[in-house]
Amino acid sequence: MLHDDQDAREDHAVGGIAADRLRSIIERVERLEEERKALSGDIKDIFSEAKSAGFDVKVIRQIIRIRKQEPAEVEELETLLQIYKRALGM
Amino acid sequence: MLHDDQDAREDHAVGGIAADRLRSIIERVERLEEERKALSGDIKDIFSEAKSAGFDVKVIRQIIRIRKQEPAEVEELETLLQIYKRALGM
Amino acid sequence: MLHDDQDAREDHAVGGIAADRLRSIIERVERLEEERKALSGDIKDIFSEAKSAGFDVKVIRQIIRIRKQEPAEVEELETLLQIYKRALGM
Amino acid sequence: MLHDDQDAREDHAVGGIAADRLRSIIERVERLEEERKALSGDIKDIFSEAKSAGFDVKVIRQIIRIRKQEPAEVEELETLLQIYKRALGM
DNA sequence: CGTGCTACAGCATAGC
DNA sequence: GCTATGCTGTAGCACG
Repeated sequence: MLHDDQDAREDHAVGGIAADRLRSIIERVERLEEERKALSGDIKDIFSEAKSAGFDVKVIRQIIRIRKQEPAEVEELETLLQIYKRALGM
Repeated sequence: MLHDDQDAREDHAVGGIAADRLRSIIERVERLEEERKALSGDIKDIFSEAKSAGFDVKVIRQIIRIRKQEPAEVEELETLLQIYKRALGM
Repeated sequence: MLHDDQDAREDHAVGGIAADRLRSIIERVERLEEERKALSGDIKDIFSEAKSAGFDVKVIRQIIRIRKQEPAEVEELETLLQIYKRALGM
Repeated sequence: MLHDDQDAREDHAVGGIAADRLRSIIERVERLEEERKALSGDIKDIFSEAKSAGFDVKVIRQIIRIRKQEPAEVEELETLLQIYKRALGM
């Protein structure tokens, strides 16, 4: 029967190759997310250690943030330079 | 001299052990954040692959979310949702 | 000189009409963004009120989301979710 | 009966007062979200106008972003000053 | 039309 | 327990 054949093909697509593919995708993502979570845990541990050593965690976070932003700021300045050049028709 | 010793100790605290400790903390965190960012990139790549293979990424995300939750929790939210819907005549 | 004329015209463009136009654009956008931010604050306040009244904010958000979507769309995503779940034997 | 009374009160809570409260919350949020969306539309219109006038929208966005960040940067510098004072035991 | 990017909102967590 | 903050996910927008 056509209808059954369609179902069979669809089921196959779902239960066979594509399902394997889907499962693979999901499991790989879940694995990577676990690793990512583990790294977050490691980071958290370091901050705990820092706190125990008497550092101000909030301030350390800010330093890290600033260190990250600096390259961006360089780029921003560069862009602003371009803006002004453009405004001057250079 | 005591004063010099104090200065030495203070300088030491800033330029030596504590400063080194601080630097170590910051660099380790930065390193871990980089790794974490790399993992996020990997995850993104898998979703791109999934999309190319014809899967609906949003739905896959939803499945991963569900798999992460406790079944009881899912049930509870669902129940509450039904209650609210009823209250609104939906 | 042609070059001076160009400079003159360009300077005018920067210091005169175009610059004013640019300033106007920026200030109008900033004003609208402020208003938008204020509305976000109002929304947040309502959710705080809801929480205080014993409602589950997350569920309320979900209801609002559902009400925004086309019923057909909801159905479609749900169907796809079921297909994927079946494929995974969930 | 106490049990019935409880049920009555609970039912009332769902179908009566609380339901009204819930509906009110939802409708107010939806209204505010609409207004917010309208503002986003207005902003978009201004950018369209800017583009038509020959401005580079991306650059304008960046200028707005920078104008927003500047106060934050002042605060960051202040915080850094505190950090260094702290590092020096002042 | 699709794809990548930016920016915004929601969620979770950690600190007070 | 609530508030504040940072991270993640989603959605809208610009570009090819």
